[in-house]
Amino acid sequence: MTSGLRDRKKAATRRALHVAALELVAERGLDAVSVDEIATAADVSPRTFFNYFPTKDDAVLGLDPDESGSVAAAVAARPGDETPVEALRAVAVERAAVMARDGELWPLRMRVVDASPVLLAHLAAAFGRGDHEVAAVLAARSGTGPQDLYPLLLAGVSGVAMRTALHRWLATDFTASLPDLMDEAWGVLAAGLPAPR
Amino acid sequence: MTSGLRDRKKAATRRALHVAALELVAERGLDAVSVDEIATAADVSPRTFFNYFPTKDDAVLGLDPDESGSVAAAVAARPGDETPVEALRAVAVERAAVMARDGELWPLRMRVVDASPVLLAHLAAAFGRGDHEVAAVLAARSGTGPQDLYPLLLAGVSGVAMRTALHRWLATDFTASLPDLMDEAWGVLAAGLPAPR
DNA sequence: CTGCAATCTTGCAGTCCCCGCATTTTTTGT
DNA sequence: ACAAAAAATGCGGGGACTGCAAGATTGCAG
Repeated sequence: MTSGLRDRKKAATRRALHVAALELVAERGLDAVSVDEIATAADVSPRTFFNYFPTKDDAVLGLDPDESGSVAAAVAARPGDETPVEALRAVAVERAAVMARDGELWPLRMRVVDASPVLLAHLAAAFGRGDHEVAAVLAARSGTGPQDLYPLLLAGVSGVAMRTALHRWLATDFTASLPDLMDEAWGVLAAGLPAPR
Repeated sequence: MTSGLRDRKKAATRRALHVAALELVAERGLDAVSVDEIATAADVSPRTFFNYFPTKDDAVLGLDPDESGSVAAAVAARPGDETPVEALRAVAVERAAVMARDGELWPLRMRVVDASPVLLAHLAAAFGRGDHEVAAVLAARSGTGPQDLYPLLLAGVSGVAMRTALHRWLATDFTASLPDLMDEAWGVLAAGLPAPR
């Protein structure tokens, strides 16, 4: 279904643009790299770049556009006897495992993103993009409305856990286990943020 | 000291630009308003616009640049026998009270921001901008390092509480009490996000 | 394998954001 | 009133992004 020559080429071009953007920006910084250079490095015309990514920043982040939806789906698929926190925590740890398994891509992404406040903001926004869907799923699970406090707060908090875990992963130069860092963060959250020591 | 004619004029111009940006964007949407129009509406040259705001988006948000620092200072000024959560919660509620007292400004801001994903991301980023300072203060209070899990998580969570409270304030068409919404959010956080009901 | 339709790529022209630099105007301290 | 400091302005330019229309590729039916 998804494996026509057309689709494979599209995926390859998309990835080539993302990798080119990532590596160029890693070397020179975001502002010193132009869209034209990225396009040239990926062997497409500058105009084609915008057929794949709406902005230069998006190409650098290179996030899968339907990933946010899949998070909501993953939460919905958790057994119904789990509390919302348990379900969200399990999904987050699983997601962390996938990201850590991805080889050098996420580490490189994190290094690049961490060096630019703009990209940092965009990444955080990307994690928050699916929040409404996640909140809706949580609302369904806990029997509350999607505009209620609990689902909104929980969806937002899960984004913070993700960002914090990633930040600390970077701080350890990616020697730590990302799933462990994620689980640790959720542990503190589930305990009500008690003062350490 | 701070009350020369010069400084008053600067503040007035800044506010004029912000209000002009806010009202124009509220009417027509972010993309349909140019910097030139905002500058004209505020009676300054287009070039001068950029002496006050680095980007068009910043003019629409119109956030006080030294507010983020003052949050960290407010946390540092809380009595030392409070737990970090208590201190942060108190500061957040106090901040909410100030924002709610500001008349129509924050409601208008929220309406405009909520209509644009880009602005939403920028606002979230702005709330997160002071996170590092807050995390540093918290680290000092709790005797941990600024790269440790606890201060990072707590600083991030406080941003989520702010965003969630603002979102729900908007959802009630600003009839609810923002400080109450803020306190409610922190109550759930401090309790470890228990499933409601 | 050939023609046709759908899709993708590309070039072109244009708008607008944002910046550095030099010049002019306004404010301040004396 | 005058010189120094600071702000406003004008000009020129690089680069992101878009709509449009033409050209190239791919999928499919015969």
